[in-house]
Amino acid sequence: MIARIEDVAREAGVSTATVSRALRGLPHVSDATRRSVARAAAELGYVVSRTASTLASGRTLTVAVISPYLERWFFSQLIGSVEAELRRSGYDALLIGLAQPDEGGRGAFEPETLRGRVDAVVVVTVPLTGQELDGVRRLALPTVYVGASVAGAMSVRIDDVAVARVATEHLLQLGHSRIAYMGGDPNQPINFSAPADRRAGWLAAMRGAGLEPEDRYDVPGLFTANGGVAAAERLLSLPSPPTAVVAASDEMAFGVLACAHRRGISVPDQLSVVGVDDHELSALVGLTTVAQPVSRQGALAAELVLGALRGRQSRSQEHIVVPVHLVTRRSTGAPLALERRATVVTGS
Amino acid sequence: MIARIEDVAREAGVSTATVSRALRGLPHVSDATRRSVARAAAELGYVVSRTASTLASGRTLTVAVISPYLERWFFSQLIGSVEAELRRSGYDALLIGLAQPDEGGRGAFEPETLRGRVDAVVVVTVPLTGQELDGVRRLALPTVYVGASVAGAMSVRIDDVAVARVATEHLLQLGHSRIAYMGGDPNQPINFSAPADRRAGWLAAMRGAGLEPEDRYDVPGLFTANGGVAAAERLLSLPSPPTAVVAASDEMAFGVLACAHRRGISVPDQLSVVGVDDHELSALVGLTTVAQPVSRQGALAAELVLGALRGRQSRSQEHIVVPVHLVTRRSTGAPLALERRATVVTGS
DNA sequence: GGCCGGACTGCAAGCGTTTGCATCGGGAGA
DNA sequence: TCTCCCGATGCAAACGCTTGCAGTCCGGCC
Repeated sequence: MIARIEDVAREAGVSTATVSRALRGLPHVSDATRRSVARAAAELGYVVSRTASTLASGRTLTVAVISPYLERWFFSQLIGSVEAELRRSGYDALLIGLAQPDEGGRGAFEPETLRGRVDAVVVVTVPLTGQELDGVRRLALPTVYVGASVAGAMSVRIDDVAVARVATEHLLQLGHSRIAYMGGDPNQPINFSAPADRRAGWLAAMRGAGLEPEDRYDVPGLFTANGGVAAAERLLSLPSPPTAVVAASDEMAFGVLACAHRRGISVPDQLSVVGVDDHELSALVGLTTVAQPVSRQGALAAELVLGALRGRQSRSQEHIVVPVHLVTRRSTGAPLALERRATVVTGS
Repeated sequence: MIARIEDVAREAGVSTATVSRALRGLPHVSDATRRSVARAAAELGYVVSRTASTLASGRTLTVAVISPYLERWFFSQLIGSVEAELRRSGYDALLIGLAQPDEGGRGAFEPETLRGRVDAVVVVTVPLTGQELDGVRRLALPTVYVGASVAGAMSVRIDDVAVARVATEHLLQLGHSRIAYMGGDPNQPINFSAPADRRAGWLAAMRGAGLEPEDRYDVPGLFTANGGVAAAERLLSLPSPPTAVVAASDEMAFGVLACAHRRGISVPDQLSVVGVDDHELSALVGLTTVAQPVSRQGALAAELVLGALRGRQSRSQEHIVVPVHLVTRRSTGAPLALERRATVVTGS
């Protein structure tokens, strides 16, 4: 029914070997032959069987993209740009979602199942277990981690410590001292370092200013808007609530803003909020945030694996750290008390 | 280096045929044999080569998921749930992104390239050309369209006409008459019917109330927040601006809210806004919206293809329409003028 | 006790390409 | 004119499984 390479060979009056070479643009095929093969193939509507081609050559033209939470903003943006970049070079993306929303944890990921099915792997900030990391490494494929750097593999990420430090220092400069941090689930696997790093950045900035934040100023927001609301409720119910909060993602920050609004707490007068990401909606709601180039990171990740694929040798020492920058909007300002004092001083 | 089925066969002292049957749980294998094969396989760390298996059997255990805009909320939610559902049944998702952000249009999608690589296809509200639709049909694989119904294939969607009608009628009941509609790009390919259907629903509701909206009340918001801002600017700059707007997606509605806020127009007193989707953030910002079960549709789509895959016969007549419902929040209310009058009436 | 039917198991032919190696011509250099 | 060499082709062996068909072995039944 559907044309095979043999049909094309017969039609063009050559061998299958020649058809294969002609269609792939390999050398050692005369122009005349190449043309007649091309015509025969077009006539028969021949499309090479990727499966057979893969089996024979070992090449798959496919890259595995492993990610949790395809639904969250950061991840969907990233995957979108990775996929687009791969497609541009003729590669397909095999999507591997690792979240298991209904269960507490997630099913074990078996890297072995990828063997022979993909030419390279992109891992997007997944909290992989050590065993899983080993499995990925054992595949011996070009691998790039996004959002974390892993020894022996390429990576592209931001400086998560700096991200939170920048956000915190912005608040410190505005005169805040009661600054809370909202991060991820405290009992995440250790290999997922972004939340921990950001927390460290916050802590470092606070201590750098001679401040030791109380434990209750460190709350988990689960990296979701609703988680942000819940965590904000806790913060704002404290006997001495913070005057500012650093949220490790804009989505959590949205939750904080909503919670403040609901409670009639004015932003930024009574509460300053800064997020991380520069979500599409952040500009709209006036959220101050530490912007990171999400799509760019995805494109870079794709370029890294594609480069390794072309070069045939994975330069595993490529560790790209892309810059971030503070975007000041109307969700941050001097704390009310300080502002009053400042006015007095200026007036004198 | 890596174990093949032959190695397992030798280790277990049986033929490759028996190993194949034993490992896949097929009948006609004694328990003892099955056990010894399992042990041999485990010992050697054997993992079946999907490629070889596919070539020999014709089964791929992979489903193509075709979608534009992986980055947008609706699509990422949907893809996430489709992928999760497929994975649960042991199928992988091959992601095919169709957007070509930098170009005006997008590259032609060549369905033929999927032949032999996937067992089924899920198409997510893609504006496919007639040619592409034919190509997909010619694959003769179980196919389900999400967000549109196509003859000869399964589908799951909402009633887009009703969606907009519900939203519009809600506003009419509140007393609005100057109701605008914000939809998609007017020069989209015709096969992408959701925007057109929603527009039709709005128009039908208006006419049902004896109103004929002026042309300038029908604006394109591109289904993005920023597009919503721009479109809202236009609406609110009109000599007689609308008192309410139906946005065909929550993301556009967010843009409208932001624009109103920026202009100091109070919501809902001076402007009512209703969206479609029930985006994660809609509850937070108090957006009235017509909620659709996005993840549910994804899961249903996956179930449909999986069912067809199991039943071996694609019941192409499955057309599921999932219900939607209005969620009233604080972005809609009676128009100010009417409210005044109402107060007077009550007072008299 | 021979025959039959079932339950297991093995044989070997695919599945559709790719690719190392052999082959075949023909032009160039001697 | 005879080698030599090189480009263009063909041959056929992988690649690693699945599966129809055939064979083997037993127990049970007549």
